[in-house]
Amino acid sequence: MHAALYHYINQYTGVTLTNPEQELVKNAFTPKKLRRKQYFLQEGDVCRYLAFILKGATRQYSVDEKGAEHILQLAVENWWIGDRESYMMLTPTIYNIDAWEDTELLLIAKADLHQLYQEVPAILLMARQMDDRHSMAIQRRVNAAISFSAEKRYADFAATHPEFLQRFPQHLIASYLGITKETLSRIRKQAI
Amino acid sequence: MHAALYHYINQYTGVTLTNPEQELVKNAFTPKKLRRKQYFLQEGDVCRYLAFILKGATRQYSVDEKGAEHILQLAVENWWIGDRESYMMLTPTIYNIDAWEDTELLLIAKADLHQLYQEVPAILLMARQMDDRHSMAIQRRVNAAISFSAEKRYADFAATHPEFLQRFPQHLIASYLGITKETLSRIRKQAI
DNA sequence: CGAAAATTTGACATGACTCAACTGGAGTGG
DNA sequence: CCACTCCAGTTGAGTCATGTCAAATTTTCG
Repeated sequence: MHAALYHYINQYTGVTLTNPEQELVKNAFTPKKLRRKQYFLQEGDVCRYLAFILKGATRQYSVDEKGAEHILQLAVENWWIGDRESYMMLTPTIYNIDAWEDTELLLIAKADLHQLYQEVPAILLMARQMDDRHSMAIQRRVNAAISFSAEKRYADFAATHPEFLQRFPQHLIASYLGITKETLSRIRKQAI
Repeated sequence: MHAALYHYINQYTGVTLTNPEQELVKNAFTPKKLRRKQYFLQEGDVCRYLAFILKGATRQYSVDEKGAEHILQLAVENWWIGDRESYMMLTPTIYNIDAWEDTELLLIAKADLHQLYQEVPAILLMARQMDDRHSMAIQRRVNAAISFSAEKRYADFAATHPEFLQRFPQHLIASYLGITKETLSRIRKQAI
């Protein structure tokens, strides 16, 4: 069950967990399954858990006053989900996270995570790596959002996340890019 | 000289550095002054230092193929600047950072920072807080970029960073918001 | 098969951009 | 103190990219 997580930790830190460490990690994380369309987090909730995706796909989005959804994150296996702001500050989130496919997660509460930081140094390392990678990726996204045309944003996305093109329908990708599904459809037609 | 940094550390971690710790921090950071318009970092450079702003104001921007500048960050006293991706991966940066006002910085190289993490636990704590805050702020910015109109992005910016309105000219703020200076001018006219 | 979801297409509206001209300071040097 | 330049900001006209709405078509899947 937790093997994918051990593997992930090894991959991003170079550290192989000892057996007692694996045990500690195993006890800190709770497995949870989500059916397609089921919420992991809803607007107004406090995000009490971060989750590691073992299997499946999720999306994180906000809903504007007109009811339109705007996708902030698409995530698949080996990605982490949750709203950090809500998780850390214990404030109600403005986002929704739900399962796009049937999904298996490993959940960890804040207190348990901080406990783990003490007990398993590799977790702290992993957290730093995650933050670093996340921060690099999101900076690129901001740059793309303010300086690229819709067409270029799509090209950039397709180059960086080719696997997502298979996994998520176009209207979600359009929303992720900040454009309408119609515009994306026309861009793709052109590009061929 | 370094007092502002000690104060910053205390503010964000609650930790007051001991005298020996202050000494370690002082030795790790190198003061540097920039004249207005002077570069801290240029496209193609490797970003060897992160810097804490003691005094002044800077901007970080990319330049597109048409020569247009797109502002990723505006920063003033007590902000950190640098390109994390380049700093961590030692790859050439795609951004420029220059001084908008005459600026005083404290620089720290990667190796020295990691050394400090070992010697002064409060620095590690501070780094985590910084990452957390940065990650929350930038997530909001992505959300704004993909789901708000130009007008709403400006309102949001003005509400979150009122001090920047005084400090930076409108065309920089427009660029930060991903709109042209003309559009911002018209938005402001309307809003009155 | 049939229903729901996803995608495409067309006509039209509009927000934002471009380009160019103009206005109004804030220096600067004679 | 004036003339000059530089820079920021404003304004207008025309254009373009993208959005909106509605309908048609294709794909997915129970």
